[in-house]
Amino acid sequence: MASGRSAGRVRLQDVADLAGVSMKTVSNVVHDYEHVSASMRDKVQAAIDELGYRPNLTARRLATGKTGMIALAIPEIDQFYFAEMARNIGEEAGRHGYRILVEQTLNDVEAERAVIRDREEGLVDGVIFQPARIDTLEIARLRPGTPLVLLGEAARPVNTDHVMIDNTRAARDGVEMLLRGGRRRIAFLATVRGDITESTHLRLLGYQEALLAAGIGLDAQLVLQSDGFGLDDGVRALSSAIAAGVEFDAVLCRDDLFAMAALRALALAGRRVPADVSVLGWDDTAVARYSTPGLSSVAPDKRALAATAFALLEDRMQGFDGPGRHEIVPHSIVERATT
Amino acid sequence: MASGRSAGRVRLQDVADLAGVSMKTVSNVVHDYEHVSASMRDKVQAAIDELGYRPNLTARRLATGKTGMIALAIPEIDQFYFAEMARNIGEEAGRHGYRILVEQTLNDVEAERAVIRDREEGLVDGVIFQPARIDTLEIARLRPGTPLVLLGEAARPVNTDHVMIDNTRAARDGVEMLLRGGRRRIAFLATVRGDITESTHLRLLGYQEALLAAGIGLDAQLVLQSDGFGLDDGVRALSSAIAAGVEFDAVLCRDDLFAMAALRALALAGRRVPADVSVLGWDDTAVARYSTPGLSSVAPDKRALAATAFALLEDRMQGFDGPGRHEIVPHSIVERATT
DNA sequence: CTGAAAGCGCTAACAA
DNA sequence: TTGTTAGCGCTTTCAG
Repeated sequence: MASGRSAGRVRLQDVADLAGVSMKTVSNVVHDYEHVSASMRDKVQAAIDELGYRPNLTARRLATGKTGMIALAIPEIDQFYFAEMARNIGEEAGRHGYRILVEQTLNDVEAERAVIRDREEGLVDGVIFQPARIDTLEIARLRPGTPLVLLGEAARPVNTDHVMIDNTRAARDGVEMLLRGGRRRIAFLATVRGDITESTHLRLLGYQEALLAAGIGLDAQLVLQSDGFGLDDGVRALSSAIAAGVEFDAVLCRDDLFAMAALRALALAGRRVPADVSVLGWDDTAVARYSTPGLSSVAPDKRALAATAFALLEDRMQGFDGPGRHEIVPHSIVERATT
Repeated sequence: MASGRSAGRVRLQDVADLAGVSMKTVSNVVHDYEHVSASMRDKVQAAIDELGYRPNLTARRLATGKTGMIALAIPEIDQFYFAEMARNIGEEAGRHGYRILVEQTLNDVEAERAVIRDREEGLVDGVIFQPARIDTLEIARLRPGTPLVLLGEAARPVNTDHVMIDNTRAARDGVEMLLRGGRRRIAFLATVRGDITESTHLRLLGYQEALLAAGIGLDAQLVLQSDGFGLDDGVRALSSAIAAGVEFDAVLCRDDLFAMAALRALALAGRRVPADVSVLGWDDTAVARYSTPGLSSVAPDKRALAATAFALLEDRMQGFDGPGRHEIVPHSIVERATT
């Protein structure tokens, strides 16, 4: 194994030379093309092995015009929900022969614009994007040159494919479950100052609809507002409501993180869960399964989300050029120990 | 905006034609080359804008031989620790002008081999890889053609760069902290059947060293074994120890997930944390911060891990060809409410 | 069944 | 300061 030549620099032509055949023939065996005589195949394979030849994927991409890769642009990969979506989408893509390039926008407006504009040009065949800072109108204006599908709510109908759950309906389902459990004073934790996404509003709407439908008046005191997205922000929001004497026997949370915050605030205040207060999270991430008590949570069907997003994207990548489609995937409520 | 031409298919040559200049000139303005007359620059920029030209990154890569991308190969992106490492490495890489391609091996031997062999050939300039199923000897044998650095322990010195924390020392530190807190019967949760990685053994070693150094005899009953890596496996391991009458006043866990399992098993058994039993997790992932009570955890310096791994890799990508280097990064113990 | 040669779109000498 | 042109390594007609 006297490897004098530097690894990775062996080209198709080198193999062809050594085997005494043309590039086309080598290419044929590399691709397992069937009409190649056994002897030819062996000879070429021997040359490939001897040289340790590995096709240069970049060159292949340029020649074929296909990258076999899709970008997944999300705010932060280390947030449970996004990490789980990344896994699901990665697996779904893998099943269809694609790989994913994870692009973190880190909640930066410019990073999000770049995703739409040109960041991935020629690098990927399509992009799946969950925006957090730019709205659908701007996305439409930027008109990416690459097939695109959006994850998450769309503030208004736009001419871009997107897939989401029915946030309003899911919130209503959650509140109804709480009501069935005998709860009457249900708090919503929380709207976040500076959150421009539509989901919270849709969830808040569902929360209100369910209450009204049950003949329970709305109490503005029960809609908590937080100063940020962090655990401490959530703890603070709920703790100060408690300190202010706001009465409640359940908390519907905007995400599992805030549900963890609720659990903490409740523990600090000496309230028992679920005896005194029920807690319902949102997203059904791993933390809901791992916490004690196990956290009940509104569960978007993440696999359906991934599969649908990929399917829409694949249509586009194969040339579909119709108007933007709008898909709703199922959700459910996973009951554990906090309700 | 009558876009007759299909988006994304505008080439450098098209811009050159429209502007009435050569490709080189267009290239110059695209790259902000300084010696370009203002008028020329304006003319070209106008053509670029009119056509909506965006460089094809794949072609650029082929021409330059640089991809500006590194692969991060990890078992599962939705495990807290890996998600956090992905974020850190992504940010570190970003600061140096690189992007990362996350490759999930999903604990599959073949997937891991592929990473080393040819999966990324020509796609990335380097690879950062945390193996879970193949050992360093095999990695050495496969001799990747792309610069590589390993994350995590190395069973024996091999000729590949790698970076890790001192697992034995960290375990010792953890146990010593528990001892200082007055604990004497410290359980280790847990070794996992079928786990081939070295870390658990190193940690177990540190655990034993600390006990011995404190003049406390080892009790084999306190070293628990689990049937798998999941939460339930951990709960079961600890619960059956409790059921078997094993006495302990602290639990050192192999990771935060098992610490969450410990919290659950302890709650089921009616043991209070930390009054009756202290729990110390490992990895200091987000779940440690979010759980109630807040989980104390052994904290590898993930940023240092990311920065060091990247630095080693960058050396290699720039041609360094010396023997494998072995870097140890700091760890600490974050005390929260469970100790 | 195998070979020759023209690209894929961009970069970077080298010229002018 | 700007233009010409030969690659980068692979795919893919089109011949033979």
